[in-house]
Amino acid sequence: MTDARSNYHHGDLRNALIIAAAELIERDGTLDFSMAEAAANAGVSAAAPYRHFADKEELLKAVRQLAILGLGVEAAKTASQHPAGSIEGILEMGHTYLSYARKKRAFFSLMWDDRGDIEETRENVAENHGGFMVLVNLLKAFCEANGNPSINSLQLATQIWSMTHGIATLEASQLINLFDRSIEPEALLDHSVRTLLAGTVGPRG
Amino acid sequence: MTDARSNYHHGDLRNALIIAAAELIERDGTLDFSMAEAAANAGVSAAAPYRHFADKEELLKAVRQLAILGLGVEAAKTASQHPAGSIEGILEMGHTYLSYARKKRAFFSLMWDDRGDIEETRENVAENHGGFMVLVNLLKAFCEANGNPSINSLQLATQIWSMTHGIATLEASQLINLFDRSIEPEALLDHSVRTLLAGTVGPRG
DNA sequence: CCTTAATGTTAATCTTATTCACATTAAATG
DNA sequence: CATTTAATGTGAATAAGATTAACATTAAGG
Repeated sequence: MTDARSNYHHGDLRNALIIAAAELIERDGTLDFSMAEAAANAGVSAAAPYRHFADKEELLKAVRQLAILGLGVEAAKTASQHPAGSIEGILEMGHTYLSYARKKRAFFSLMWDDRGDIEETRENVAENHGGFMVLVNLLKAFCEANGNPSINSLQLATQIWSMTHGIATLEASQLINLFDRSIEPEALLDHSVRTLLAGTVGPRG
Repeated sequence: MTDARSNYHHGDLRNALIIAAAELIERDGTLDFSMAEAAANAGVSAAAPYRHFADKEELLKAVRQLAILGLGVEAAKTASQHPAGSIEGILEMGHTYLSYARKKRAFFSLMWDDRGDIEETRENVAENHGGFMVLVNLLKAFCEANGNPSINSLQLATQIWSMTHGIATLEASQLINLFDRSIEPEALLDHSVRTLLAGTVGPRG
């Protein structure tokens, strides 16, 4: 761990801080970690972070990036485990999303937190939200496999994402089964997605 | 405004603080108001709030309650403007939701913010989330009107709520039309809801 | 009246973010 | 290689804001 460099200059403080922040967020399940503690965990003084991030929000933004990427990776992994054109792959994407929201509670909420301005360029968008594109491709394949290749898969993906995201966030707020304790997120989502696909792409669902 | 009471005792500080906090939240579009400013706006010292709320989170909880009630009221108003059993009423409920999310940005996010523990009792739930029950009733009427009264309208309502909530929150995060700029939240929601109803309740949609 | 609980007040405390002036080092340059 | 310079750290303020403590005022009831 202690590399050849002197101790005064960290060498990769920016990333060390991102990781430290991520760990604190995971540990406490909150975004209220202190800059000082993150700095300490990265082995530097409390003022050091400001050489790399204008303020706490910027550090959070970097962690957010990480979280979004992380979800994208899981999504890609899930997609790769199912045959193209199958509905199972699509449904599993949703399960992966719900699972991520549960396992990385604080990360998940950070992702959608007041993203302030945010000027995402075209390229930026694609590489950041790779998970979305993975879904789009699954849907394209599904539509083609069902003889309906002309469907707007971006719109379809957005609809499915909304359903999934809605369930994930309502579950996080402990509201998904507020009135009906028997409701199970995954089953509910599957049902919604199947119905949407059946009604949009064709009777096969 | 200056009532008969002496000036030392406010008379209704608790509510005054809730309102002051709500105003600051609306004004700044953020939950980061200071207790001191809320207190000042209510005409008392910075320490006074602690006679009524254990901490800032408790004050926020009270404002959250207000916001949820507010949405419920709008939902009820919308529902009352449409004939029972019509799909229009159901669709309009969604529009009301999206509109509220836009007009009361900070309130809306506060509503789902880390609600911590939250121990909602049966009664509590019903009176708090009245908007949900309004939707359930609209759906019941719709199912009956379409000759399908045995459908689980709690589940159906949860599905529609999820779709709506998902779109509202993704829009708030500026993600709803990240890839396809032409997507319009209301239209997207209408389409999802219509498809779900058609596929669940019957061909009429 | 007199007591007491409730509700306010002012003056600390404490925690954190953030900035400032100075120190140290890596890198580039002659 | 010696020197200059920009980058990156440090410790010591500064400031904002939440929360608490000790004391003041008042409403209400016996």
